Amino acid sequence: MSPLRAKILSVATDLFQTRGINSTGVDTIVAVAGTTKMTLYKYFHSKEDLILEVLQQGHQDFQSWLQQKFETNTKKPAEKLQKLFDFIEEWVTSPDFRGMAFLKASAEFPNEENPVHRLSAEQSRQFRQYLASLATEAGIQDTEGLALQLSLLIEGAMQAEQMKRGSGAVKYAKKAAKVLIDNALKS
Amino acid sequence: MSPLRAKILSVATDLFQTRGINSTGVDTIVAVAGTTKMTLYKYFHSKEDLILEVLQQGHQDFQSWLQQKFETNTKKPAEKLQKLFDFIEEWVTSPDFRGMAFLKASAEFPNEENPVHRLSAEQSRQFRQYLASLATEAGIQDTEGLALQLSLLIEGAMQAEQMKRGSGAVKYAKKAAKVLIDNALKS
DNA sequence: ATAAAAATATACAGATTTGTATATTTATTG
DNA sequence: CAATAAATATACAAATCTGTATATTTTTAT
Repeated sequence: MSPLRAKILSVATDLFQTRGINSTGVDTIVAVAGTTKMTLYKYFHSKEDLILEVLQQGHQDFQSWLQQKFETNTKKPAEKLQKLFDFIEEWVTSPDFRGMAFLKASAEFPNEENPVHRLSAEQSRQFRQYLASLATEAGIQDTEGLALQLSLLIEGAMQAEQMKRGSGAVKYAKKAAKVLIDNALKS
Repeated sequence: MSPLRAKILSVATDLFQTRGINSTGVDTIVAVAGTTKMTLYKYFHSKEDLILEVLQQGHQDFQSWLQQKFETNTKKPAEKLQKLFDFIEEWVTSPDFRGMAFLKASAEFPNEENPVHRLSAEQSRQFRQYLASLATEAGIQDTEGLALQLSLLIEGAMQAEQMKRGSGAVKYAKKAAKVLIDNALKS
């Protein structure tokens, strides 16, 4: 990928997070990125396309980061679900964290038909599916149910932390998750 | 309150929910409300003031509705926490539900200094405090902890339902809450 | 009915939005 | 060096945004 294209993506990601998507104009993006609108529209057909790619990139980065965390931290399948919450905490308490992109995007584009909303919903679904796969590995019976419940805790905590930095929400989400996981294992 | 003022508030509430706040212009609001900008700016000094009042009204309505539900329904304090999730489910599965206003508002105004964001955070805090008071009534030890955990479930479920209608997230949040509450009562 | 208040109609200022057209300059490559 | 591609600078169109100024009409109250 062209370094200029990557720069635009990176700047847009940052600005969308700190100022909001609809409050960030392409003029601002190119100014911060040190380029021009002509170049932006050469690499991205529209602002919506840019938004979609920012979302995809962000989700991919998150997934890759998690994947790598698990690889360099190999644990028994039964412990992976618990460990996940440690990783989430690390991710969320990073100074750069300003909320989960797909959660905020779905709020800015409430219409379910909107492409940005649809992609957000799809990413949320994928994340839930990933949780379900971890639950399966851990030998859980009702994987779908537990995965959904844990996703509520995680997304709720991310929302809480985005609303007030240093809320410590993930710490409590982790405790709740332990209770829910233990309970699900007993069944 | 002037009926025209109330109409503007009502229309703004609806449009903000369905189209998003930043994507809704005052021209659209007055057109739908059947009035003019002059009247709108007579009752509200700025769009930001209107947004703030929409948020306050919405939160008040939610709280009053909950309060009334408890008054006409509930008996033992110990059961109130559980019952709350039934009410939340009723609220969320209503055809008009399009997400929790303060959650979406904080996403559209990510800057923590922003008045809209601040009010959203304040409302989230108030709701958590209300949960804590219910937990205290129920004889819970760690009221703050349980209140935070339940708020994650509830706000997570509202987020999930806003992202995909009919997700059934509240049903699972309710089950999770039961486990967490029972666990907290044992301690 | 007459005076005062409320609401409307309309136009506009000034800024900002996305996206494009045109021409020039800079980099890259054969 | 020359030809091609990439990036820039600039201007602009057309729409939309918040907020206001002005004048007219409608409603309310005395």
